Amino acid sequence: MDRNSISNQLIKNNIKPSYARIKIMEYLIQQKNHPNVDEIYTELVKDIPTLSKTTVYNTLNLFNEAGLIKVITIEENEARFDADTSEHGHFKCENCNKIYDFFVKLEGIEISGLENFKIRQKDIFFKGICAKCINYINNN
Amino acid sequence: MDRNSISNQLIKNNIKPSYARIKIMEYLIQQKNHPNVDEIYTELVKDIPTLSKTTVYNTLNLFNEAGLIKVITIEENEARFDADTSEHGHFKCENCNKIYDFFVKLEGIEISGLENFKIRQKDIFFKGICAKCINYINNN
DNA sequence: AATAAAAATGTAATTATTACAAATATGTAA
DNA sequence: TTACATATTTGTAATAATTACATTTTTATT
Ligand SMILES: [Mn+2]
Ligand SMILES: [Mn+2]
Ligand SMILES: [Zn+2]
Ligand SMILES: [Zn+2]
Repeated sequence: MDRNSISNQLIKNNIKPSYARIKIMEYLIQQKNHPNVDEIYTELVKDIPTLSKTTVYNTLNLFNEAGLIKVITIEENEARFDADTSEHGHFKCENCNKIYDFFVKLEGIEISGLENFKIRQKDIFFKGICAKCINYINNN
Repeated sequence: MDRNSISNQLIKNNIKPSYARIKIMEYLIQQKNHPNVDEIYTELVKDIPTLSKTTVYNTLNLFNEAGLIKVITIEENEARFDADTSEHGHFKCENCNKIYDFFVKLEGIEISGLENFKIRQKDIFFKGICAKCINYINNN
């Protein structure tokens, strides 16, 4: 997705496509690594020396309320962000702390207890040890 | 579950059953409302005037590491705690902020992308509006 | 160019959590 | 019981993520 289509996507959601907003969205789309606020700020401030962390927070909240991104609360201390709003789960490796995407089909999942509830958002968070770390641990 | 069986459960997990620990576990078992640290502290300090919040944090971390409780990170700002470690999902009403349990059968769920991963914990967090709030909103 | 509105900035405040050292309680051996 | 070692609890300070808010800068419109 290029600058122009990001811009159009923002306009479609009644968000004015300022430079900072486009850059933040662009970063989220390019980086699939579910960055936290500090990572987004530290990376983008290289390009935008005047960027402030508050702007990052404001922008992410704006995007979230518009449904353009998802907030991942898999960790207790900090929020992570994802421009991929399609249905998928997140796995956090407790060894290397990396967050992986995985495919999950929620359609047809058996649940009960939420009759007459309006479900707006579904989050699937798994934790454990990733294959890379298992491999590394086994060979050391 | 009475004091004695709580005590035994702690001993079984190599946790010395101190008064504070038993009371905190007892509170978590009785209250099914997924309290945060402040709620636990505020309620228990009535019975234990010398209780400190640090003890609540220490104890909850101890319980969590032993697998006796689950930490619910459905909210961005604060952790909530659940003594029910059986498989179930959590729903947060964005109107009344209450957290509901719901039944979910994860067995047979279709996932891919975690081949050779060791999954230790599975969390299902849904968000939306609960039936009570929908009803209230409709009648007002 | 003048003006108004929106966006970004910088700083301070808030709040959840952790670190850590001191105090207290507990259990055991003499 | 007393002395001692160990575990637990406490209180305070530090850390760190997030938000509040007033000020400055940018943008769009007349
Ligand atoms: Mn993702
Ligand atoms: Mn629960
Ligand atoms: Zn790993
Ligand atoms: Zn509700």
